[in-house]
Amino acid sequence: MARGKVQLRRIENPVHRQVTFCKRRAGLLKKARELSVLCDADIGIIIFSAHGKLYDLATTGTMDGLIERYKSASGEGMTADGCGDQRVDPKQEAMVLKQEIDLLQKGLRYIYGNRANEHMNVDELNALERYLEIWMFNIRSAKMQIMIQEIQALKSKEGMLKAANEILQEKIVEQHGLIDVGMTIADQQNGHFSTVPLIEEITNPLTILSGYSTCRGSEMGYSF
Amino acid sequence: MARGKVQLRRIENPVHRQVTFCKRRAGLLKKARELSVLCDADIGIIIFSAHGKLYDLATTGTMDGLIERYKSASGEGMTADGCGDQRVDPKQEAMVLKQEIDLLQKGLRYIYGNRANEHMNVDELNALERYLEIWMFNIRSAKMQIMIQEIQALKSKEGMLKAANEILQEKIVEQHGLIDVGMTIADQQNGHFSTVPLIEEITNPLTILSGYSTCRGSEMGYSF
DNA sequence: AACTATTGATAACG
DNA sequence: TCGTTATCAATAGTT
Repeated sequence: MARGKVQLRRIENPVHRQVTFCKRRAGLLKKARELSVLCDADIGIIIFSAHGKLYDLATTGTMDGLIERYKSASGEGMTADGCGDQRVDPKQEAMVLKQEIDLLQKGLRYIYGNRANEHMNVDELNALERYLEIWMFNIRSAKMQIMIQEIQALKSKEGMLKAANEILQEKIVEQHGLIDVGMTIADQQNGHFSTVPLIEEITNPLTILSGYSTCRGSEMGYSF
Repeated sequence: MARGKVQLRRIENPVHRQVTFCKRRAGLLKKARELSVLCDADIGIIIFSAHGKLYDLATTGTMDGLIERYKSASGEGMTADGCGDQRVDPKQEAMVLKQEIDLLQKGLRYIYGNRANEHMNVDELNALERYLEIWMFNIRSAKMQIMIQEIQALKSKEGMLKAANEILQEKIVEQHGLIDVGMTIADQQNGHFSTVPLIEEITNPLTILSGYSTCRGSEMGYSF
C-alpha cells in the first residue's frame, strides 16, 4: 500500500514475503481487535504461516470458546450428522457467560484509561494496580460500614429489649411477687440476649478491620 | 481513519455501530484474503456480531479443517493440564458464572457512578473483593513478566558492553602501553556496570514475587 | 449506497 | 528485527 500499488498475487521473494507476512499479520490482528471493541463483536482468527506456524487471536474468552460457539452457531442449519457430544446446552451457556465475563473485565479496564491490556507497560500496570488497591479499600470500607450499621441496629435493639424486659419483670413482680425472678434471669442468659456478649467482642476489632488487612471474619459469625 | 480520529471504544450510537461493523468487517475479511494470497498463509476468521450473528472466512479448505489443524497445533504446546478436567456440573457452572457476571456488572456501576448510590451487600462486596484480588494478581504477574524481559535485555546489553570494553582496553594497551589500564577498570565499577550487581540481586527474588505476595518492590529500584 | 477528507497501514529502504 | 517515510488503502462523516 505504499511505494507502488500491490499486486494481489503470491510474493515470490521469500524475504519480502516473510516481512510482509509479519507486518500484515500484525495489521490484521489490530484491525480485528479494533472491530471487536468498536462494534462489540467477538472475533477469532487463526493464521497458519506458509511454514505451518500458528498465530491466533480471540478477542473474547478463549479460541476454544469461540470455536465451540462457532460449531453450534454454524451447526444450526445442519441436521444430525456427526454430532453427539457438543450439543450440551448448559455447557454452551457457560461458555457464552465466560465470554461475557471477559467483556466485563475489558469494561473494567476502561476505568483507568482505554488501553488494550496487551500493550500496557510497567507504569500503566502500576497505575492500574494502585487503582485496584483503592477500589478494594473502598469495598472493604463499604463492607465495614454495612457491618457497623448492623451492629448499631443490634445495639439499639438490645437497649429496647432490655428496657422492655425490665418493664416485664416489674409487671411480673407486681402480679406474682418474687416467685419467678430466678427463671427470667435464666432466660436472659440463654435466650435473646445471648448475642449481647458477642456484639461486645466485635465492636473493638472493627477499628482494626476497617484498615487494610485481609480478614475472613467468620470468627464473628459474619460471612465475609 | 477519516474525518476525525477514531476513539478505541465501543461506538454507542447503534446505527453508527452497525454501519461501522459492516464496513470494517468487509475490510477485515479483505485484508485476510490479501494476506493469505500474498504470503501463502491459511487463515480462518470467526466473527460474532453483538447480536450473535456469525460471519466467517476460511481461505483454505473449510473452517472445520482449519479448526482441526488449530487444535492439533495448539495442543502441541500444552502440557498435561486440561486433560484430566474435573467433571463439574455444567448447569451449576453456568449459574456460578451468571452470578459472577451480575457481580461484575454491579461493580462496574459502583465504579462508574459515584459509589454512593449502589447498594451491594456484604456477600457481594466480599466476592468482588476476591475477584479484584485475582485481578491484581494477574496484573502483578504481567508486571513481573515485563520486568523479567527487561532484565534479560539488560543482561545481554551488559554482555555486549563488556565485550566492547575488552576490545577498547586492548586498543588502549596497544596504543599507550599499560599506563591507563587501572583507570578503565575503575570505570567498570562506577560507570555503566554499576547496575550489574543490582540485576544479580533481582534475579532470585523474582520466583518468590511472581507468587501471590504483596510487594512494593522499591528495594530493587523499580517503581512498582 | 456513494462520495471525499482524513487517518491508518504498509512497501521499500536503512 | 526495528524505525522512517513516501504512498496507497480504508473508512468516518456526510449527502
